[in-house]
Amino acid sequence: MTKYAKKIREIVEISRSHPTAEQIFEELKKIYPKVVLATVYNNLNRLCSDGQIRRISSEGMPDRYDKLDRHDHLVCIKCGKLCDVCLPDLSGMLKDHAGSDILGYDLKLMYICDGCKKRSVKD
Amino acid sequence: MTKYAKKIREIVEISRSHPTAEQIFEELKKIYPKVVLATVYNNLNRLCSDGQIRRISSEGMPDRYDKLDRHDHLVCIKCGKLCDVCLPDLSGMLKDHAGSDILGYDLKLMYICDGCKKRSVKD
DNA sequence: CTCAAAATTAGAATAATTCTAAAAATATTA
DNA sequence: TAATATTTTTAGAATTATTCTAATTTTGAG
Repeated sequence: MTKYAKKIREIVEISRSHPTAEQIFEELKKIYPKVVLATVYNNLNRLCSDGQIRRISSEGMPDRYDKLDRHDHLVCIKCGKLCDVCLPDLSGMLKDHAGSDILGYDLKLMYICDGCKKRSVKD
Repeated sequence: MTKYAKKIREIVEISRSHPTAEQIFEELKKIYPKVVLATVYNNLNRLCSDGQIRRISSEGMPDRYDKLDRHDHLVCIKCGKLCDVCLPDLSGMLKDHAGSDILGYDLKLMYICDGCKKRSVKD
């Protein structure tokens, strides 16, 4: 693991905010001011395919990166805001229904976040 | 509903393959050869925000569009191939755990498709 | 029919990400 | 240690998906 890879992983691990490549880049620049965005993408891809971090995609916005520990996500259908939520592990149940070769799953719960609720009252 | 909107919706409804905007565009051109891609995007956006169709995003590939009827997806982690799978409705359970203001959910099961399984043996 | 509103068009613009080729860093081996 | 091979980084161009803009066309109401 190179210093960049290590630090990028650390940023993803520590962050509670599902950072985008761009945000990780900004963070990384604080420590290595000379790093370029392509390096961040390279390392994120490598970390993802090594299974060291997880990529989350949501419609219309850049991919986000997340730590591995099992948890699910709440997604605001208005603004796309993403929060963690921890639900019981469904793997067993899913394997029973869909076959034992299921490797994992990705569950997003849709809701409207407080900010957007307030905003829609005003409109 | 304009003729374009109607036909685009129909294409999405009929297709079993979760088409991308591009693929829908190709299909639509067979009937209306003069239509442009922007029209497809416009209509897809409108249909999505009217809740007439559903958008599915997966990492690193263009968004796909799908009919509304409740079902979940199998995603191949190697090639991104998407299939339908119908699992029991989890809404009740999810509301119990995460709160009654959950509006819906999006569940993807990860697996390795047959094509990719074969291919990885060869490598 | 007339006017306003909505939809479509062409093409430029933007945003996210990947690619390319060269340079730098790191590891391996003689 | 020197020489070589491998991996990583860099800069910037290229690509892809999507949106935006402004002009034009179509539709719908009165």
